Amino acid sequence: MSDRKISQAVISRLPRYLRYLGDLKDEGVERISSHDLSLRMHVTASQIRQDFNHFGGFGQQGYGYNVGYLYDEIAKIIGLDHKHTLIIVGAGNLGQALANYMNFERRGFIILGIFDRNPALIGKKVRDMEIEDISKAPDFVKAHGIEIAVLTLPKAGATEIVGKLVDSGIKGIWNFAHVDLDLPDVIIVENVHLSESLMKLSYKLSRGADSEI
Amino acid sequence: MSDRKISQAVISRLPRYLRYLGDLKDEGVERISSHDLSLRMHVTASQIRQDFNHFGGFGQQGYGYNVGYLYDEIAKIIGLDHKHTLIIVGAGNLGQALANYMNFERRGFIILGIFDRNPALIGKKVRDMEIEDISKAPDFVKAHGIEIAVLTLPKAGATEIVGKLVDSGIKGIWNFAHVDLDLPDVIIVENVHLSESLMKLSYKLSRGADSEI
DNA sequence: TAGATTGTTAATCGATTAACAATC
DNA sequence: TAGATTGTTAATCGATTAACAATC
Repeated sequence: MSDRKISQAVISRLPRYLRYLGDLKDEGVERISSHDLSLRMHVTASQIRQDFNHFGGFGQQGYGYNVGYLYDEIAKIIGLDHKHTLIIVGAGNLGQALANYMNFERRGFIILGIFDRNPALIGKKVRDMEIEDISKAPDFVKAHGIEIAVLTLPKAGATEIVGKLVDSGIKGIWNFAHVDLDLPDVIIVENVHLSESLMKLSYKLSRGADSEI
Repeated sequence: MSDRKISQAVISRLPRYLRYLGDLKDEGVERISSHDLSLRMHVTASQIRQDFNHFGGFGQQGYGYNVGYLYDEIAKIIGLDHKHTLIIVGAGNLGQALANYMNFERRGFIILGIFDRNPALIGKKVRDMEIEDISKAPDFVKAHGIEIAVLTLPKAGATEIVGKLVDSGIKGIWNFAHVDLDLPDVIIVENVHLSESLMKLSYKLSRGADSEI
């Protein structure tokens, strides 16, 4: 156990642990050692034990880890033990696709609104919501205490709306726009730069294969 | 300059360099020093020079880097100097959204086909293509020498189709499915695990703010 | 030329791996 | 109990940062 700051590397591995533990649960596996998990996940047993111990001792000497218990603990650490409210800002292809993707809901990520600046889109139904004018997003955030804004719009204008959302009390931004948002430290930004991911693939294809996760 | 293996960390930064250099070009900036670039990008000048020097000396003492030249060189390194052919495997919300997203084309990523296993979708037009039966994908890859498969389907069955695509000569996989593909080293896999990205955001929201890129 | 800035080596920092005593 | 496996400290490895001679 330790109260030190958790590194990005550790945080990035948590969802992957959760996924493997979920698979183990589905298979009916009740307990697993760091060694056996390391074989499945292709990481070292040492790293697994170090990672878990950042958050406390979840295992038992001579036994290993209880799959169900560990799954629940990691889910809690990630924050999946409570609901999160979202709005989607930008109702283009990607925004609509995310709105229609049901699996986030299953994890407690509840989409409460979808907004766009294009008048042609406003009023259109996406799943059970009508696309609203983007100018209404800040008030919506304030009124409903929305936690997360999903940013799926072109980079032009992204900064402007984000500023207003921050003023309205948004806590986190899931950013699909091709900009680096420069925001106060208390606002959490998680970037998904799809084009950059595709370029990484292109690089590796052009040069020989390297490692990857 | 160095012929050592390039680390993942360096590769991940290349597209971001390209983006900033593109912005500089648009602003009409002709030359830039590692110091000035470091101020814009919020990285150290040392890291910038180290990164560039993995691929050769692009700068000049006392002058800095020529923006246009450096942009072109990095684009070449990433492999944007030639076209890449893609198919989309899985024509759900996300697959269709990616098919409709025009910007990949601008970068030389040409989508030539879109496939799904759902009979209800087959024949439907997405952009200028008709969704075809997924069973035709392997032959399509072989016939057209497709380089990249974009995997946008549920994890169940993903492994099976991927095996066939690999046998048909696919070179790289842009993987949006929630599985870790276990493939020969010569096949390049770039993962985009959206739900894991959202969980990272959730984690950071639950705990205090940390750093992020 | 003098000043600026690179390319590159050396120092530091942090993350991963190894090792092992503690203990179930 | 003996064997297994954790939690944790120490060693190693790799990536980042600092420093500076080379040179435009």
